[in-house]
Amino acid sequence: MLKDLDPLLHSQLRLGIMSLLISMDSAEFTYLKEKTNATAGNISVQLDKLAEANYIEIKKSFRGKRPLTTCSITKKGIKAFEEYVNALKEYIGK
Amino acid sequence: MLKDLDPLLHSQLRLGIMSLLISMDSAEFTYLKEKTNATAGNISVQLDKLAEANYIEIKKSFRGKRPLTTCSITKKGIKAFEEYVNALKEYIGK
DNA sequence: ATATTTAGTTTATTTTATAAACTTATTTAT
DNA sequence: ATAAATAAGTTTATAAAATAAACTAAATAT
Repeated sequence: MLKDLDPLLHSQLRLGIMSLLISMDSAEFTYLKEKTNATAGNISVQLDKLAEANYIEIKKSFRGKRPLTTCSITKKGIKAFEEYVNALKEYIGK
Repeated sequence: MLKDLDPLLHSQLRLGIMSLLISMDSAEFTYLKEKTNATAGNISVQLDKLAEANYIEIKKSFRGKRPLTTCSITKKGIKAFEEYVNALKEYIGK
């Protein structure tokens, strides 16, 4: 029987965010926005969901006078991502 | 930049159906229902969507007196599945 | 001083997934 | 023979999700 896929990760945008974050220490809001090609609103919402689940950590600060949102993946996030990938492999073979 | 994921395939249930169909010649409605652990209604809807996109072919017949719905993946479906898997690999690494 | 840009958030809309209810015919039990 | 239960689905309604549009507030450029 096929494993369930974590619905939080089985979303193109959230998966994209996680995929970027897993390979870097941290990333800024605007960087994620550009790399995923999503709108700011969409990113904002999805980041909140990931943070709510403690898959990522969001730090709000300022760069000079402008707001700066920095995100990083948590241990829980890494684990969830890895489990998602494993489950997915049942679906896509290998 | 991350590739887009075919939204028709990026759905747990539809992906599960396609994953089953890609490795067999054809499968019956009830078989897919059991393997994916989905409700009949849900399966019915998702099969229709896949058929609408010509990713699968649905043949309705009878076994004895009872209706029998048999599904098989099409060439287009195989191609779409393969492309989906390739795009996905950008997200999950390797 | 006004307009534009930056960096977001909040709210609203659309789409999607899912389940519940229904249909039709067929067995099985009484 | 009749009623109840099961099979194999479909249709419709509900819930959840994704996405975009509208908005905010401050900073910079004209």
